Amino acid sequence: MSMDTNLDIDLNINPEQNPSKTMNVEFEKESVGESKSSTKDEPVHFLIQQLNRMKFENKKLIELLNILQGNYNDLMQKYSGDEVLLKSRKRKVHCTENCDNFVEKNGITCSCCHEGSIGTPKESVSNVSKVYVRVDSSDMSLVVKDGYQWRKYGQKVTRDNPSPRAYYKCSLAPACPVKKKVQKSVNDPSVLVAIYEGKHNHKIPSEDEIPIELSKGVTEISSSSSISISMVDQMASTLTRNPSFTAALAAAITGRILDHEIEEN
DNA sequence: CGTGTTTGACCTGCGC
DNA sequence: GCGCAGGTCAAACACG
Repeated sequence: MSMDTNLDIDLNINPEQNPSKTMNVEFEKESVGESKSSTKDEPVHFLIQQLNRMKFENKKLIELLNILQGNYNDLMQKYSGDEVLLKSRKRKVHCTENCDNFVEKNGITCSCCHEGSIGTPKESVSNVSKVYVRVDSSDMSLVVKDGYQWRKYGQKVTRDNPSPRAYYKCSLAPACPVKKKVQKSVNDPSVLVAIYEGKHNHKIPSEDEIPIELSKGVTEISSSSSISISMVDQMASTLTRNPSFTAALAAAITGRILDHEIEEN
């Protein structure tokens, strides 16, 4: 996976008016054009400063993504051994665990999960993902803080792993079908393996509730499949498709512009 | 008293 | 069909 992907995000949320484009034109004009007056230059300089700052942050983000990518590759190598535990001779497991067809991309999972051909035929699994979380190895609690509220409904010691597996249901919404299984990695007791099944039918809890460990240290892995699009593209795409993010950014930018116009008038 | 956890019993699917 | 093992249920229990 190449990391030379441009992280410049098209934040245009209104294609008809396309304010970002007009802003760029103005930037180019101002940056190469003649200075009009010192007072009028101030907002321009301010905006250029802002632009440089954003470029700097952009660069930092790319560096961060490179680090994350490295960690991701390390984890993929390190925990590929965990697949052994999933090849039980008993119940077939969902494609997350042993199906080569499994690709989780934008919420799309392999068809064998949707068909209900395996597993419980009563409910179809709409989405399955696997998450590794590094915790204190002395921590015996099988808790993955992911911002959602979970109710434990069972615990079982499995054959291939001395660590018990805990079963949770999402209790944030009464009818939410999402379940998760949490078990320590057989190779590394300091790593919890959480398998999420299903899709939340309620809104995601506020970001404040999402702990640091998930926001910075978790790698989500769709096992045994190569990820065909880069993480950078995914993240950029996620951000640009997030209405609240683009709206907040647009509000901030337009707010700045309006402030300067008012100052000039 | 309400809510969440624990844990043994039970159910279900798969391999032999 | 049987046995094994994963998954779920529900009564008992703990805690605030």
